Order: sequence, then C-alpha cells, then structure tokens
Amino acid sequence: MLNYSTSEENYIKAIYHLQQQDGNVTTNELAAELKAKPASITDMMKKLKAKKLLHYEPYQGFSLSNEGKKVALGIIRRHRLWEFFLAEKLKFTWDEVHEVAEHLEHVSSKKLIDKLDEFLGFPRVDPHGDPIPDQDGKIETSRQVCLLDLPFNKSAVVSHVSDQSTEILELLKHKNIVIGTKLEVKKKFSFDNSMEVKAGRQPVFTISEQLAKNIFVKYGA
Amino acid sequence: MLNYSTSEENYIKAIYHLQQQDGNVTTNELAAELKAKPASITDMMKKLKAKKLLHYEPYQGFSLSNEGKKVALGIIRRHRLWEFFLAEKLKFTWDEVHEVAEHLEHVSSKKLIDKLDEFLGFPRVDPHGDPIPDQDGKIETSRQVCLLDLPFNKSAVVSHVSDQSTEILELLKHKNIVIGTKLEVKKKFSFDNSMEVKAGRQPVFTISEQLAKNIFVKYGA
DNA sequence: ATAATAATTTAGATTTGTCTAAAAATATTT
DNA sequence: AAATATTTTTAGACAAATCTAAATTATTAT
Repeated sequence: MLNYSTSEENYIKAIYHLQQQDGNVTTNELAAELKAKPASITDMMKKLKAKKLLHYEPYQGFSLSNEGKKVALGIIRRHRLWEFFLAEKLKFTWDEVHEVAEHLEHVSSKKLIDKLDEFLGFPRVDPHGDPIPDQDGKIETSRQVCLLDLPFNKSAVVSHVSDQSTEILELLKHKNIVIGTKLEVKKKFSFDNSMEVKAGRQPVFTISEQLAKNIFVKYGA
Repeated sequence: MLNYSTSEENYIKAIYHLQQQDGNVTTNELAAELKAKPASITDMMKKLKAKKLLHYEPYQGFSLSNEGKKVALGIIRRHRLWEFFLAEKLKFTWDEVHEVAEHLEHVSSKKLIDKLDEFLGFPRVDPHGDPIPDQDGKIETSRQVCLLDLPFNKSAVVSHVSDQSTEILELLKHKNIVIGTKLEVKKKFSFDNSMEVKAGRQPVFTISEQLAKNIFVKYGA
C-alpha cells in the first residue's frame, strides 16, 4: 500500500462517506463536504484517477475504485481506533474525539495502528457506534435502521448517532442514552412525530422527531 | 501559542538540538542535520526570523529566540511523550519509537498532549533517558556526564544513550544496561580506553571506549 | 427545441517548501 | 595581503494544493 498525502487522504475519505449513500459522487457535493471550491475538486479528481484510486469521466461524477476503497478503509480504521483511544484511555468526551482524530489518522504506520488495535483490545466500534475495519479492511456491515423506522416493541440497541454536536450529547446524557442502550418504541404521535420509548427498566420517556432522526439502532434478524 | 507547519517545526527542533552544543548554528550544519540544501535553510531562516522565532543576520548563523525555544520545547514534549507511550503501552522497542514519534509530534492539540501526559502518569524521561518538558516548557537540566568522564567508585545512574541504533540496543541488552541502571567505574585502561564497570551485584564487566562514549550518567551532588 | 440556469472544467495565479546554479561574502593559506 | 577555497545567499524554477474568473457542458423550464 502506497502512501498518500494528507490532502489526498481527506478527499478519499470524503468520497467514501458520500458514496455510501449516493453511489456516485458529484463535484459540488464533494466541494460542499470538504469546504473547497469545485475547481479544486476537479484538480484532485484528475490526480486520484491517474493513481487509479477512482473512476472518473469529466462531467460524469466519480466513485472509488476497489483500490480506492481499500485506502479509504485504512484511513477510517486509523480514525476510529484513535477515537476509541481518546475516549477510552484519555477520557475525551464524545464530541471532542473527532477533531483530534482527524489529525492522528494521517500518521500511517501500519505497525503503530496494529499495535494500538491490540492495546485497545480489538474494539469493534468507535465511540459513535461506527464499526472499525480490521487489518484487512473488513468492516461489519450492520443492519442499522433509523430509530424513526424501528417497529413497535422490537428491542434494539443504539448503535450510532449521526450528529456529533455538544448539544445532542447533552440531550442524550440527560436521557441516559449511550451507544449500546437497549430501546423499544412504545408509541408514535403523528402530530409531531415524537415517540415514547422504553429503555431497560426505566420509565417510558419521550424522544422528539429531531432526536430520533439522529439515532440509529441495530436489531436482531 | 500559534501553530506552525510540520516543516517549520522540524527546522525549529533541529536548531534547538544543534544549539545545545554550539550555541550558534550555521547554515551548513543545519543543512546536514536536516538533509536539505543550504539554500533551503536560508529560505526558512528568513521566514522564521520574520515570525520572531530566531535571531539571524545574513552570514552570521542563527539561534532560537526565547519564543523559538518555547516552541521547540513544546515539540520536544510531544515527541518524548509519544515515545514513552509507544514503548510503555504499545511495546515498541527502543529503536522503533523515534521514527513514529517524528510524525505524531506534529499533532499539536494541547489538550491531547496534556491528557496523554496524565494517562502516562507524568513520566519524567523518555525511553532514551531524555527529560520530558512539562506543560510550561520547563525541562530538567540534568548534571549529566559521559561515562568516560565518570570518576572511579562514584555510583551513578545511566540517564541517556546518545546513539539510537539497533546495534547499540543489542549490545546494551546483552550487558543488561538500561536507563536507570546503577554503575560504578572500577578500572580504566589507557591502552584502548576500555573500562571495567560494576552494576549492582553483578560481576564486574568491560565496556569499550566506543560504547562508553555513548552512555551518559547522572550522579549525586 | 431552444433559451436560461446550473454544474463542471480549464486557464492562469498564489503560497509553501524545495531545488540548482550563479553570485557574493567570509575564511584560509601561502 | 592576495589568492584560493569555503560558506552562504540570491535568483529563478518546480511541484503540490489551492483559489478566481472565464469557458464549456449538462440540465431544466418555457
């Protein structure tokens, strides 16, 4: 595996995330994601195409090649392992880990990352509930659904929170919800799309539409 | 404290190390240290002077300003804390830590480093025996002497090894010498400048001039 | 289907960090 | 102290990553 510049890595990572949803990624989408100008995107796409990391024809959008995906998963592995380290060992709060991990992820010593993985006890998910790819780039493809779409009375486990703001952290803390919390939806109100939820033996409580939108859960087959 | 580029940080660090011995640093010296061309050094010296990190007049060499020294000590703090982490927690060997720390040292989150320091138990020295500056940039100025200059029968503690090659590590391992080992010089032979040394209750053994040159010790007032 | 609009690319400029080759300053030797 | 050698600086070039403004292609609406 060759080495890529910090900038190249940031582009690759951003494309990976965008194509999870869209499949094909456009210049403007990526420009928005990276807070860069469209012209800069085109420049970099040419370079990454030359390195065979993505498929790209002018005006047709782009998507990562298999090699590009492998590179992306390597970066994501580093990012999420550092996030886990920061939260678990250095006691960073949930909303602080991301920014620091953005920098640490670009230190690309394989030995460092594999030893870190071992030191941390081979964690499966990062503090936001996102799965951590293994040495070979294998990543757990989870049957996640948004809490909004969870059927009634199906016990499910909170596995991911998409927003990472301090505000949502504060609210989740107040409601005692963390990654791993077991939930069941008891009622939904169509007026405001709020829902009543039960967590373990706690009394039923209410979750707003805005909050439910950001909570993702996994539930058994 | 402002942020500096990786390149600027590497220059600052190199000047700090060189001026420990010479006081004033020359263009060629620094070029050799950084494996760069003299012209590149001059370019960067102009930039660092403009940022008030060093004293520099054309053709007269240069040395860090107080601000420059503070920046240098921040970088050295990060480097040595990561070295300690790699050796202590990730079980890297002595000769492996340096290269990886060269990269990690440029991640400049103050919170990260202070929390890392705490997590590691506020270590005073890195795996090579070099002192780690504290949050305020204070660094232990140790009364170190080269083992060659240690008087007879003075009990002293190995505090630093200047060479960092695999070869010296192998030899030191064989002789059971680590940072912290207590030594006493028993005899010196002027023929080859070798010496006989006693470590704790081990039988006396021999150290060559080449090896003694690279071992530094601290001894009581 | 054509005109208007939006998205994308190209062309050319800028900054950072590096280099080579030539010029200038300093140091050394005779 | 003059000649020679060494060190350092300057001048100009280049690659990476970004930008602005203009040109081009694609999409949408009439």
